[in-house]
Amino acid sequence: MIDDRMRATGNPGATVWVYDERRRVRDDVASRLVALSFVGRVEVVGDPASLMSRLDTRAPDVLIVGTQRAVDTGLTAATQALRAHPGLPVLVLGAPDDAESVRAAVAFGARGYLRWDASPIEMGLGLSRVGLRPEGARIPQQHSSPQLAGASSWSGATPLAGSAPTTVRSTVREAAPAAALSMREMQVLTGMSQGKSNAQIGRELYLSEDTIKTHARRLFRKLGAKDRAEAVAIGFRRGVMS
Amino acid sequence: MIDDRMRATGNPGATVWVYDERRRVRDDVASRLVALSFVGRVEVVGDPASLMSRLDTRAPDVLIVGTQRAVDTGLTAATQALRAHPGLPVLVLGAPDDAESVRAAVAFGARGYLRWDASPIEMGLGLSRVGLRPEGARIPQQHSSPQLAGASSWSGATPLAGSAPTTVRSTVREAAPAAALSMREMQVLTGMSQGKSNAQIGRELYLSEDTIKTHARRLFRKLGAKDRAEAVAIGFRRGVMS
DNA sequence: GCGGCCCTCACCCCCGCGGGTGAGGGCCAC
DNA sequence: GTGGCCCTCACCCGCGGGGGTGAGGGCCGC
Repeated sequence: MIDDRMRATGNPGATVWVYDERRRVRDDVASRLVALSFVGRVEVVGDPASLMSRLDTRAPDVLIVGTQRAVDTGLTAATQALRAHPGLPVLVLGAPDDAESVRAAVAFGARGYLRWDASPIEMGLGLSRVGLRPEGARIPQQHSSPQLAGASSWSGATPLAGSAPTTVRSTVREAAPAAALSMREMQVLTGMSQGKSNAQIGRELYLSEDTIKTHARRLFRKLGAKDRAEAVAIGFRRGVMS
Repeated sequence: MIDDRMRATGNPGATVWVYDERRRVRDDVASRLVALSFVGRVEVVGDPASLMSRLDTRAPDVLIVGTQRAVDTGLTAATQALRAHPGLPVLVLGAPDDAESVRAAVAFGARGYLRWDASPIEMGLGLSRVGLRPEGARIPQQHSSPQLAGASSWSGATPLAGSAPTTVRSTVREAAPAAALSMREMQVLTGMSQGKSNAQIGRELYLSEDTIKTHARRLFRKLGAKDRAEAVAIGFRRGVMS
């Protein structure tokens, strides 16, 4: 279960609150948010009372409020929160095609509308639209979302003039100047992404396990990866893996 | 260096030949091709003579021919190959904006044109257009390319009527019916993708290392992953990681 | 010709990963 | 209430991962 201790993460980053009366929804959304590098703490709130009492002592960088069609408790809670804290960035989370909630959300001061089925990357885009983004961020190219190509999962309110963007220290390590991987290194990296052991990769390529280890060490250095898991992640982020 | 032994991979899959006089180019392209699941063997050829002699004994599923602007040796080799083996699927590889080579390639019977800077995913798309694709493939959704959204790196020739698609047995393991990860599991998976050890993840979340291991085991089961490297890869392919 | 990179293999070492099992508590749906 | 899932922690065990180093051969660019 999600208790107070769960909210703590050692990472720096923005604090995001997820409000929804339905536990499944808020936990699911929260679990996708934690995959974002510039999100440090994710906290979940399930009832209006604790939302308001929490807001008395501290405020999140963003408050995400879940809505249900024909149920106005979510929007009511958001309205209350906004009344008490006018500058609070609020995102409304709802069904992909709930145009009514979109309109209602924007009308009463939410900064945008997010589909509940958004991937982490789309959520990141939504958060960036409310001024929250990694330090020194440029629009990612290699490392953007597949879904961004399709139907937008984002409906933005008017651009927020005058609100200074909250720049968050990124935990992303400085990327080396993109050394190209050799063919062998790509083969080894591909094998790693398929859960193969060094010995197994070696057998499939008719090579010694020690040779695979050598290629692995070199590709770790080139990519700046600590281990195979990070190497695979970097491969995907650079777009050289699929 | 790339010798005969390098061509062997234990994987089933299509055989792709890469022809280019420039070693850097052919090795670079080959290294990106090996990341594709349905590509089994990648062989590189550097001169016209060995290309033709190889074709006497066996043929690839696809031949990729690199071209240089104002240098026609590549196209000449491709023409020779096509003359000797009329049905051979040939893709021409060239500069992103080399319209002239595109026209020339299509004119003499190539099945398409591929930009030399294509990512593995784009190359896969190109290969799929010549009828080569993983068994049972549907157009990927979660697991498609960022680049596909941008300028197309593919210029196709006319649709190939009558040529039966070469279906390749996929090495992709059956995916479990997409069990959702809990928030803790996402946090652990995210930490893994950043090269963190279990102990380190535990410290950052104020949890015991044993607890992290437990979450890790469960997320491996849910994702059907053998180890953290494969788990990270599956996370990216499902679109839950960024 | 020399340096640089790639490919190959070997040996040593240590620690962390991954698996199994058990167990207690909490929340929630049925 | 009962079962199911989540979160937490502990102990045991074995093997594989990752780092270091050295070394030989080949191809290539300068």
